[in-house]
Amino acid sequence: MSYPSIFVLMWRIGLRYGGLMGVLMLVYIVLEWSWVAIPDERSIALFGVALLFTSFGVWGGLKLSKPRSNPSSIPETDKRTIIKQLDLRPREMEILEQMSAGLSNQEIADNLHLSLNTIKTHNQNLFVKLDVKRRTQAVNKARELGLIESSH
Amino acid sequence: MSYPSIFVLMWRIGLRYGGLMGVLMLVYIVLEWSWVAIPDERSIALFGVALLFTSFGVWGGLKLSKPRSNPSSIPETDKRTIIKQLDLRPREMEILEQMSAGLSNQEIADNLHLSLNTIKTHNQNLFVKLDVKRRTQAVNKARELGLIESSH
DNA sequence: GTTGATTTCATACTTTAGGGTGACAACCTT
DNA sequence: AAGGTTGTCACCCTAAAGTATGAAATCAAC
Repeated sequence: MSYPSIFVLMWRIGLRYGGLMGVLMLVYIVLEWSWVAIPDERSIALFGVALLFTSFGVWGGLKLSKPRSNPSSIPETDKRTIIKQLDLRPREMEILEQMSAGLSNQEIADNLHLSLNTIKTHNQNLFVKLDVKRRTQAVNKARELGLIESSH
Repeated sequence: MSYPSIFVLMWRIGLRYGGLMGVLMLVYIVLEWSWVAIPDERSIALFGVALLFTSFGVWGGLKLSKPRSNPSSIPETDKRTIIKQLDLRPREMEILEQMSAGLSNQEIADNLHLSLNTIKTHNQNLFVKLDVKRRTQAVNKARELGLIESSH
């Protein structure tokens, strides 16, 4: 009765947790095999299994949660979504990147072959769209939103 | 006697070959099921216990790993080493933190109950010690050196 | 109680950043 | 051709940031 549900479970979870499931099965089989040899002490075996699989689960949980905290990689899909949500233009993104790199307006203007006034105009629009007051806050916001790579 | 070897096996194999292992185990289970027709209640109970405590262990493991994944915790020893290397004073660190938060000089002065000129003086020393020209660059440098927490 | 390091503040000045407005042009769409 | 979008730039002005220099006040330590 419980076997088909395992099929469904595995199909739902996918191959990602297949390792967990596989090792689980392996341990189960070995346990069953060695357990049959000692048929009388049932409660002890159950307790042992519970303890074993709890610790195994903790290990697996820690293992699974580890790669989740990678710091620098920004999903492109999320980035594009936010850019569209905030209505950020390509030019504004260019300027935002250079601003985040610590460049002055004049330096940005020189790099992009634009006027200083043009940079200022884009900055104003950027500050409004990012809902900030200063360029330092704009850089922080851009980092939080994953619009630019965090150097560190 | 076979318990410790399984742990070593698990550790060695890792999750990489887990998918293969899972499929193999599935095949084994199916074979066993179709051969023996109905497994005894003992194995079902055992498997249930194993599954239950594994999931419990995973839950507990994730719960335990949660406070460990605070956003990019900076080792205190490294931080202090860099501070000493750059000869950064406590006051300068305070100002650097607030500067990194996107505050203006006036706001920093108000927060620390200091004069605006005092903040400017500290800024000058900070820029020299960090070898930067602007506050945006100072913030970037501080992030790279791990002197401040990365918001994102 | 003098020394040295740190912190604080001032004055004067230059540079950069930011706010507000208007305008022109290229481009795409209808 | 008319209208909307995007990008560019200018002018004027205020605010903030940054540079340079000097000088007290505080505090720890010798």
